[in-house]
Amino acid sequence: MPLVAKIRFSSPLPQLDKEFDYLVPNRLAAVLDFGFLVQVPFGLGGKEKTGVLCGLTDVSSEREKLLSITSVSSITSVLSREQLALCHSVAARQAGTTGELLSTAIPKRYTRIEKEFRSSDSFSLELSDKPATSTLIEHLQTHPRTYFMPELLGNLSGSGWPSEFVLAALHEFSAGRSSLVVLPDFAELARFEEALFSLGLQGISYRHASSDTGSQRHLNHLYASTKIGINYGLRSASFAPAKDLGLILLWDDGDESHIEQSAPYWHSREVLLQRAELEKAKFVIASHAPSTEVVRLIEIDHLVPLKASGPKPQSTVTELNDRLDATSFALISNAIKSGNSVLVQIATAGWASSLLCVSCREIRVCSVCSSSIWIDPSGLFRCRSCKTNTALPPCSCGKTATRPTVLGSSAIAQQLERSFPEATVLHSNGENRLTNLAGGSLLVVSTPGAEPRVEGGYSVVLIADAARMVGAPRLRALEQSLGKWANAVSLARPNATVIFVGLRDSLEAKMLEFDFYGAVKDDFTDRVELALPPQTRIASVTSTNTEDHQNLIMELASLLESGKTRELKVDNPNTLALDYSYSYGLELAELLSATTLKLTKTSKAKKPGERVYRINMDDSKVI
DNA sequence: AGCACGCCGACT
DNA sequence: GTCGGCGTGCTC
Repeated sequence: MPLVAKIRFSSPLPQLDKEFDYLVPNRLAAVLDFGFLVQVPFGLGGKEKTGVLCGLTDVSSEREKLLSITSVSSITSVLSREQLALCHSVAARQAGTTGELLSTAIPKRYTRIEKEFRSSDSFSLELSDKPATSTLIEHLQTHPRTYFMPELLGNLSGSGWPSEFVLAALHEFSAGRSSLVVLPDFAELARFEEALFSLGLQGISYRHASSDTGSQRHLNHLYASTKIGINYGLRSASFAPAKDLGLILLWDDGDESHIEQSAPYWHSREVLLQRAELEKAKFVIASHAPSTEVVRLIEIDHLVPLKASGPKPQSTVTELNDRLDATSFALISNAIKSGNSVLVQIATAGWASSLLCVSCREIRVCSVCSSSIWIDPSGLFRCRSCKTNTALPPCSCGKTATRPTVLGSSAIAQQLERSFPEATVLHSNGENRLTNLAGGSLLVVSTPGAEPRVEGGYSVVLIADAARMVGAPRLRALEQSLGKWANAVSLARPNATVIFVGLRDSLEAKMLEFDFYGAVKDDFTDRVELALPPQTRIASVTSTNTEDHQNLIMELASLLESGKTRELKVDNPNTLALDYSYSYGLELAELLSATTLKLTKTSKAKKPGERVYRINMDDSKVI
């Protein structure tokens, strides 16, 4: 009976997104196994192509003319059955192809690395003591799917999230199972590594990060496939191999870096939720402030929350003004004078750029709806709320000249820089990011997400643009602001004061208590009433041109009338946005894939390497 | 993606 | 009568 291999290719092409059958020659039958890379003749030219072995069967194929595998090109499996199942399931959910996800799951091959791997010694870690336990570890015994809020100010006492993660992963290791830790960006990766290395766990840890050299990634991939260890990395590590995976830890799922920017636009949270199910692993999402998706998962009893207690700073809320009130000013003054550090978080242009009058420094507002005005990417004055573009009327003080509040030039930050010449002023932002500071009389002005840590923690944290961040005209402005504030607050020392500028009503009340969970839950409740994500999901299909877009609308006419989805109004004329329920997700993804595949074949605008339609099953930016 | 097949217009 | 344009479709 001939042995037949099922082969897949790492290709985004939907036409190639299936298994191809090849005969296994006798000389290779003993070597080959699931997940091996092989060379096969493919296509009319019979050229060699690299494929992955995704199944072996000795059932005689119904096809007559099977070609044979030419050669094997890996020394061990580079893809587990679980990883393949994950790629399938993510592709189905995201309206993508299994093939394009295989290229995320399988690194480039280096022959030199295979030699090194083959001759490497087996590293064994001597665990001198029984590993330490923690509240999180104990909680996981009874609640395998958990949302964890670590101590808000735990960084200084050593009970911050990095050490919580390392302890949990080490506990899993000592029970003979691997773990997988996924972090939003390199700053968090560095903090996790710091905690990992301080316990001397380098030898059992495998990093899966695009910043590493290709050969390093390949080596770690081989170790992770064959050894129990602690695997970690940024979002693409969600697909990394992990032998006998027992625990998945995800930090700050609300951070936008967890969303893959190319098709099929998956999110670490959703990939890992599926992975935890497939591999029967324990699953922890942790953050200082939950995402609304986390609140939903708790509400439907998929996650059980665990909130660590601990000291909190003082909280005050001041009036919205471009000058600080006297009390806040005095707090900052005292901190600087006594050699302590102050953090000022200011919004970036992308968060809430607006225009100030050069004379009276009032924020210029729209004459129609009184929302703030900004300069849009095409250079026009445009209202942020009603989107009308108007000639800018004179300010109430009579002057017409304006200046934009841009990165690093928040009025409050400028005022502080002038008022405290004795302070060392430092700026940190996405492009020019500070990470760790020694402390002293520092005035650190930072954009959200770029805040450096300071030795001993900040004495004052000023959330200068709180009101403006929340007011940004985006669905997720509130929850994302809360996430950014919580992360900034977590850098404070226990007796510090946090000042939120311009908050009112229930949000003011919540922030006086640092009740980030309660504030996001309120946001979620509002969205349930409005039937907006994450109560529903929103997909978008963007066409390269109007004609293809019109064809799509015609093709989907019966779907749009069926009531299974609702079409949403969006700015881009070539984008179709659809609102749908979680239970309809798989079916809709399948329908959109099939429809766009069909239309792509006859599209006139088809260019090599370019997609005529881009499907995003969870477009977080479309509204 | 490649690559070949195939069915219409311009050329020795 | 043949050469070649790239639209359509397949690759185990």
